[in-house]
Amino acid sequence: MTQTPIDTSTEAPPGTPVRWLDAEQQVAWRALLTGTSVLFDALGRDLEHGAGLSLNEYEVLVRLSEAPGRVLRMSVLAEELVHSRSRLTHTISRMERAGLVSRCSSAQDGRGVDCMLTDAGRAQLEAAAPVHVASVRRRLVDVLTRDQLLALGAAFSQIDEEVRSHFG
Amino acid sequence: MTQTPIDTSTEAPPGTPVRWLDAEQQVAWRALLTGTSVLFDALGRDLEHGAGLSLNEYEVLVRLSEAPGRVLRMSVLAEELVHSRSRLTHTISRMERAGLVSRCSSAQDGRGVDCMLTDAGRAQLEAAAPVHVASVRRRLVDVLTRDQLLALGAAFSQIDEEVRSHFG
DNA sequence: CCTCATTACTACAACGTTCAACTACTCGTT
DNA sequence: AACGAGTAGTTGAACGTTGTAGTAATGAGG
Repeated sequence: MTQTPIDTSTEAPPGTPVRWLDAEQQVAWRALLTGTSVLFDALGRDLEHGAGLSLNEYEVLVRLSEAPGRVLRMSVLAEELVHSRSRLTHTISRMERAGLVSRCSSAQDGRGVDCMLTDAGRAQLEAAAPVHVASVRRRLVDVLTRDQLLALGAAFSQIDEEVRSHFG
Repeated sequence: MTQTPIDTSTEAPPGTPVRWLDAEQQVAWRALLTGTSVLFDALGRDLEHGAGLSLNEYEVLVRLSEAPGRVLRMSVLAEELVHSRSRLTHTISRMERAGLVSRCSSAQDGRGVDCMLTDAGRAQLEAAAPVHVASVRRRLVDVLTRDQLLALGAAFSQIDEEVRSHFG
């Protein structure tokens, strides 16, 4: 577990010393890696079984419900969800087929497409919300102290900022 | 995605005692949600561009390199990586085709299959490791204080433990 | 030594995501 | 007004993951 996978002496290319992680750092990083995987698996299962929605679909509904007029441009939605345009198009196509959202080309900009939350979509969201909130509490919020949760949020905000500052 | 109506007990009539998240909790949860997404996207990109491996494949190589004799049973590997058996079979099939691992049926238990790291796989891992460690440092470890990182690890350990205690 | 249950893995089909075109529209130039 | 550059969104193929069977080896009870 704390054993270095590779003999560092044979590893480092000459002239480029690699700053390996020490034991504590490695344990923390592994816990993060498997912990996020386990957490999101559980949240996804809970939501899927309890409300017939994937986490992605749920997030789409939430963002639309928060938007003025329950309408958002596809590009804005994609950016908020950190999804590719293509991915969002496919997701929205499925959700439109299911009657949760509807699309129409933007009046202001002929290139753009507005995505709107339908009444059925809003109903689905309202049914799903308590299930999802309970799940997030059970798996995450109620497992940690308030300070732990806020520290987690702060840490990921820093990480997010750093990544975006270096790319996209 | 089925049209099956939600059980009415999960439907929230006005006044149902749902313990919603307060503003701070919600901000933290959202930061975690998008932060992990942004982080793993970046780590995956870095590794893919720098060493031609996906994060999953890298993790497979790491686990095998740490195992005695560089051999692990498929089921053990699947459990360590928190992947379904099916998913691991596909991943290993691709990696075997690429020459990174090899499979042979276990001598001890005729039902089992042993997965072994090949020399080529080890070479690939040794080439990828410095790239990946640098990436993890840049995106995560060096962005946080040591205490922040350890706190993150501790929090996810707790979450992991909670989830597993309630399910599989 | 059958048989039935269990364990371990694979095969196939359905689904979601990514990548690389492609269409349609807008805006700044000339 | 017409061109070209840039932006917005869609499409389809390829790829990876998941879920549902299905096969093969093992082990316990009759």
